[in-house]
Amino acid sequence: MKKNITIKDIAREAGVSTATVSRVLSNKGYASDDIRKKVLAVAKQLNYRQNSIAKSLKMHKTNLIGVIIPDISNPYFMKISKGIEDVVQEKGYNLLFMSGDENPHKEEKQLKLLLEHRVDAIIIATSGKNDELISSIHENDTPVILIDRKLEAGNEKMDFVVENNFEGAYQLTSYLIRQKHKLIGVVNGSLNVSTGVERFSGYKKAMEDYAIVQRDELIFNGDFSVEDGRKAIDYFMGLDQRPTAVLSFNNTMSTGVILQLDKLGLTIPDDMFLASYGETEVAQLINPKGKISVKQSPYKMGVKVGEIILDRLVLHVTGPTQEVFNPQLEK
Amino acid sequence: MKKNITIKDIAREAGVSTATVSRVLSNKGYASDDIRKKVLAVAKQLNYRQNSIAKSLKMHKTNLIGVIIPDISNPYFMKISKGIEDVVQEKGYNLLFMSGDENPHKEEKQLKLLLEHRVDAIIIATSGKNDELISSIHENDTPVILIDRKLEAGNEKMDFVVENNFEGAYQLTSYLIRQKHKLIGVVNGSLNVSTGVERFSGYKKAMEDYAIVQRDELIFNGDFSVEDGRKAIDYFMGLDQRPTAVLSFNNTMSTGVILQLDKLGLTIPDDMFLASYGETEVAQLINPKGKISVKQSPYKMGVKVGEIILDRLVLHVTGPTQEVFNPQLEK
DNA sequence: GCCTTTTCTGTAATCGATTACAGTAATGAT
DNA sequence: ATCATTACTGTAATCGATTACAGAAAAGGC
Repeated sequence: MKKNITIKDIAREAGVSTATVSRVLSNKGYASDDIRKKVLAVAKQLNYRQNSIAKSLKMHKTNLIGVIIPDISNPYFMKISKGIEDVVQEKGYNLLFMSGDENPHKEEKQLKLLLEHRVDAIIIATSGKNDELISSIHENDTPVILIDRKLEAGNEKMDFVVENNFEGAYQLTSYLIRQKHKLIGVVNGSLNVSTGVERFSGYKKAMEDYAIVQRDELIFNGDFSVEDGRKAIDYFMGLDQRPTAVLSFNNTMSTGVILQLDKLGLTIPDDMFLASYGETEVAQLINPKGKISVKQSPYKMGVKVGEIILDRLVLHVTGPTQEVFNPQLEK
Repeated sequence: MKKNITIKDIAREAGVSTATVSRVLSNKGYASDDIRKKVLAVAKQLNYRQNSIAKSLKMHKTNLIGVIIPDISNPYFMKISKGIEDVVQEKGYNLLFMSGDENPHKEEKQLKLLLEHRVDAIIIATSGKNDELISSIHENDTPVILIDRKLEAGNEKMDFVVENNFEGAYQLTSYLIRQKHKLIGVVNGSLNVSTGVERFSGYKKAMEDYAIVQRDELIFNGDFSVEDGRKAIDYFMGLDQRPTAVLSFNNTMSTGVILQLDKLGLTIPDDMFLASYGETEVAQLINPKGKISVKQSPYKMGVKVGEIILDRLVLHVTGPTQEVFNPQLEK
């Protein structure tokens, strides 16, 4: 049966009080050299391992940061996570992950769970519909940092690290238009989240500015999944007037688009031009002449988030820090 | 400033003792209807949120499962993780992730950290060199489940969910040989981990059985990274006698192989045949005539791991559960 | 009606750390 | 030699839950 060593055991064995043991082990307060050595020796001999739970209870600090992302297998979010982890780990923080599956209801439960676990901060790429809860958590002193996706309302007081989605989509669309594409098939992302909404707005503005007719049948509403990228292609190919270019609003849907075009025996750029918000591995295999994409910097965004967290938790910076990454077109 | 509501607050407000509040909230022991209603009402009104930390300390149970995987951005491991999460979440467990970066030293620190956090169990795809620590943790009553990679020694007592790597590699190699490939370039994985070792053994056995000369210069030792897949191709292409087929021992290296072949303007199957342990998205774009691969089932493996964990933690099953997934060749 | 069993509730100890406080010893200043 | 610091150590309270135990009231059995 498991018998965990506690500072009480060390105290007994070393012939001192638990207060002294604690002082030695945490390197706070006074302790004579003799006792210090003795305590450390006993701790090592007994193979003592501190109990973070007890420490957390007393200190009101868990050194855990909750992370809620919609899709744990999307490389974009995992690169963000890696960036966060690399930064916060240095200061002894660890990440408690939850994947929300683009499901607001699940997300709500996870937020509450993280609060019960008393995480020191929460990082979330929200799936929407939890704005009030998120705001209230932030105001009740568990810092919340929004990543990639903002709230529908109430962003003023929040920390966030996002992209300028409007601008990115605007540039992508303008590029297509300047390349003389008139029939652009849009693979739209979820309109429940800010990235989806903003990218769609950027597209619409560009179409207006260049006075191109917007046709409803050229809009396919997806949910950021590979599968929906494939479905979009099936849909577009079934139209009487097929688009000459497809504009996909996130990396995973672009992957679906590319795979499905290939499956149908269609090629880029002969049969279709691809404009993609975000990059994917499969895109590296297609003809550069047939594509344009918005380059994203998920790792850097993660690093920035990590820095904001540390500012909050270690340096006790208070004001909202809001970081917007600018898009960069790339062939 | 944050003021967390405790059962003490509820007790005061409801005019009962904390014992009663605890009984009501955790649904254990007796409580009259009147008091039950009153307590629940007050809890709701005060927006009470239980403190898992305190609960964990008292109960010696955190409901957290530590997960150590070498690469958080490898879809293979993330699919495993998803499988695990889907199963254990049902029973109220959450995952505490750490990415070991294929670094045994980092992994050792993370194992110790997980112990300090008093996780209820640990799931690990080890990067090697920590066999003793891992065994001792398991024997000291924190269940450890090995995933994908076994230990060098001492597996008898452990739980694990792995693949039959030897068999998979043997089949891949035999296939290549039967297709008349004599010069096979091997992109080897890390020999610090069991998958690397076993796959390499499977290859060697097949070569022996078919009496094919094994040439050292056709072995490129990689570390399971995309980058090393690329390097392997560069290396093979620089040889006087280029291989006619490349045998890559994991998914990420295969991705590198495919991307680099493309970059160099080489095509599959004209310039090279590809045998891959594991599947990747980019492979879906290459000519099926030029490839063969071992299909893996990471999600299913994850589900199995989750079930083993629950057996241990909920049903208190003791004996080691060892699950070996059989490989399946697929074009 | 009397005894047993069940239901209900509170007191207080406990989990494993940290730390305010108090008391004592050693050191330094003049 | 005297007083002020500084160094050291232990006692006990505390964080927020759970629960053994005990005592009291209600319900059930005959």
